[in-house]
Amino acid sequence: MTAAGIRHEEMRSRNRALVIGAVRRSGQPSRTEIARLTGLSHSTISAIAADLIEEGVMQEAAPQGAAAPVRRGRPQVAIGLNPAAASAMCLYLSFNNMSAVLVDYCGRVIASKTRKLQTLSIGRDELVAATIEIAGELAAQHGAFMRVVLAVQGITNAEGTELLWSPIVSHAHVPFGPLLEEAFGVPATVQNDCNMIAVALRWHNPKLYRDNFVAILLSRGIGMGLVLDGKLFTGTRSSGGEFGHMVHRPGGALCRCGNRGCIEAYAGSYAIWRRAHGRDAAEKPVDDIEAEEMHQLAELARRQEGPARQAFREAGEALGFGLGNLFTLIDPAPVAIIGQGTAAFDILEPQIRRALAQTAGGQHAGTISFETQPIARPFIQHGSAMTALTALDKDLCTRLQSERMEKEQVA
Amino acid sequence: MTAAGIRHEEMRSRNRALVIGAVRRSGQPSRTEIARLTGLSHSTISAIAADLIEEGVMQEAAPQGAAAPVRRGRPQVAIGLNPAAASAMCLYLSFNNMSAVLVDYCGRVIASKTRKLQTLSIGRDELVAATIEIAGELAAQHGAFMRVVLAVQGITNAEGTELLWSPIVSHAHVPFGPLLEEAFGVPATVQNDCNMIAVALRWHNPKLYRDNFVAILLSRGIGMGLVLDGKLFTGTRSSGGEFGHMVHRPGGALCRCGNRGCIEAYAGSYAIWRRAHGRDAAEKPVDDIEAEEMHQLAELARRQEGPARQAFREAGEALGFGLGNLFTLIDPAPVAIIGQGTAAFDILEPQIRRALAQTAGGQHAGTISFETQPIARPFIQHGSAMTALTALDKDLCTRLQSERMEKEQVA
DNA sequence: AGCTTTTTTTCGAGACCCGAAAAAAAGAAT
DNA sequence: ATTCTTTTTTTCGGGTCTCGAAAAAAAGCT
Repeated sequence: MTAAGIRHEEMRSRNRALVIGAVRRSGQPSRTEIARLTGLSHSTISAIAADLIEEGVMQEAAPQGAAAPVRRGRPQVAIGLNPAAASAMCLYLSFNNMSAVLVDYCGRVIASKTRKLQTLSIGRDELVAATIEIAGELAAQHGAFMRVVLAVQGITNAEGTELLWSPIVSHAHVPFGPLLEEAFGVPATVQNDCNMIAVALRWHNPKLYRDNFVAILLSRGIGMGLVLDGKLFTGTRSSGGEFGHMVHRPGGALCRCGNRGCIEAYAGSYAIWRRAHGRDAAEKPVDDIEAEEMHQLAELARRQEGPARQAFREAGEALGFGLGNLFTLIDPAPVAIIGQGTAAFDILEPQIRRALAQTAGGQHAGTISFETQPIARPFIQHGSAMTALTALDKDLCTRLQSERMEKEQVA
Repeated sequence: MTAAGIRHEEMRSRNRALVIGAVRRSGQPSRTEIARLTGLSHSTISAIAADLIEEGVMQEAAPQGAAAPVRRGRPQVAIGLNPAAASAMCLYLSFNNMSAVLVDYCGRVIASKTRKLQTLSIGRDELVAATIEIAGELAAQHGAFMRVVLAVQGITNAEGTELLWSPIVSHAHVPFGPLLEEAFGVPATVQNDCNMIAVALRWHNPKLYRDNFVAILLSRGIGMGLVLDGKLFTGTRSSGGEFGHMVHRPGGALCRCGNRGCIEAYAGSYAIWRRAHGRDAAEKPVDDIEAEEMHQLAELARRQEGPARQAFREAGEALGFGLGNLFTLIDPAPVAIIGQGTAAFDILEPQIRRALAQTAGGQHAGTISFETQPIARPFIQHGSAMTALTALDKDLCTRLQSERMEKEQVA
């Protein structure tokens, strides 16, 4: 019930954040441009920009001959983020694979590294050790970092300190956050991979994916990242939005999670494979399916009627009813479909739309846009980077500001 | 992408709002108490309180002998909202009924009025005319009002200007907002009844219903009001959260909305009645069922196995899977069940919990709290009143502040 | 070289918050 | 009855921030 009043420092702090945000979004704006974007006066922008430049967060960019239109008047001075202001480590734990990407403050990749590891069989401590090791190696070779984000296929807690559960790791409640913070002495969070995809889409195509949209990851499982009102939607306790485990058919097909009838138990690749091969819907999901095999099933489904086509039909239906239920709660929004599963999207889409049209939320099924992206990894990495960097923006905003105030007190 | 910078006026404006909010929530706090609640300094509170008292928004309350503990020191001066500062008209359109309640700025009822009307058969213009008439009559007798909220069982647009669709009205897209604004010259919004219930619960029991909870209305249809992160959840375009029309069984029982398998088509009173009487699930829902008849069905279900018991079993199951799916998206939260349907909640609850336990979102089904309230109307009216009054708080905050500034300019 | 145009900085004014001190308003102690 | 103690509220001075207007800077145009 206690709400915080706004003090003076906070006003400056927020306006600083606003300026950094404007620069991050628009690349290399001039001070005038920033004033327009933020609605603050030129004098204020001038003052804040001077501070931030002195602090090394931003810098005046070299005038780019091409971009500057030849006009009268004093030329605008482009301002960009200082790539050396900070850097972030983006880790991504996927099935049997760990990757690390080091990015500078502008989001450009400095270096990256990948390593195989048996995610399902590896011990808890070895998993943590391997994570710390790969980040440590990259840092030793290419310089330290000020923040870590670990993206994982799985559920985290809402605070991003713990991996609560993951289909690709046989351990629950792994407190990656504190462990990484201890190892590197910098803030660290664990994030759901689909949430990172959603963040990335927002930077990637802000025109389409702006305030409200859905990102669905189709692979072995079904994941979702949801942006509502311009904010990443999370559960009250967990990373939330476990779309794939909404129940499509009560008592239906067996899901990896142990429950029955989940959307994933119809639309996950293992579920399509199981159905296409005429296996029992209650059969335990097989562990790993080659992408090539899924391609062949899709090809078969395209060619002729039969169990393969029926499998994809049921997958599309499950996704369609699921989206319809989601839209019943939040109203329709643009949908991005990402991942391997998009290879068969031509078969899925008609079924999705047909199912959507049978739900209250999908009344206008025709107007809903679907866009597909087969490769998820770059989105996950970009999303992790932007998550880390926007957090760094705030860190720099407040930390450097308080340093500045102390310095002035001495003087 | 354009975010507003914080200027000085806004800082004051927000802090004023914070003070009003603190007073509204805690009844009659002293200035010291307000400082504690808002985190602002005593000097600031003193200044803001002086302003607001001079403007007539708040007033120093008469010292209440009972409440004041005898202590040393200068006694605290209780500050309360000035009941005469504003007033609001709360309308509620339910099946065959329209009610109007006039409340003062403290939320106390000044007067109320009820009228029968045939909501399903009445013409569009007559409906609007009847709405304006009842509000006008009450105002003529008991004084004008500064804001209107019309609560309706149905879907509104996100802005609250239009009733998009309602099961109790045979007209779609009724722009109540502009029409009422034109008639009375004050701001008017249309709100979903369940959302109003959720707002009311938050004021009613802030301990349990604080940042995250679900309010489910069980009557002819199934409605939901959802609070996430302390904010009323709405769709991106509509009032949203149409829980009752999430699909429970694809292709299943016929729903009032025309689709098949909706939760409502199993758990709405008409659905229970239909199932208990052995009617076909595809049969068109009957229009109206007496409460007494539902009581008898529940009694029958309690007594013996048979279609009545099966009907309630399936209703509970539909609600349980629906809640499970919701929790899969947002994580578990306290649930309040409101309305006539709670009369049979003793039969429904075990089924709800059983179904919940079969979903990913309901893993900890045992820990989820259910609370029932049979009568919805007082909650809807209280929620409407608080919605209108908190909107008025903001109106007064900004309007009076700008008047004050103009006056000072003249002087 | 001077004029025009546009961007950026500087400067003074105004608004607001805060901490400290003062004032106010009690009860308790002498 | 007067003085002391305690607590609340107001007042005052200082500091920070934003803003508008004016000045300065840095071009192109004539």
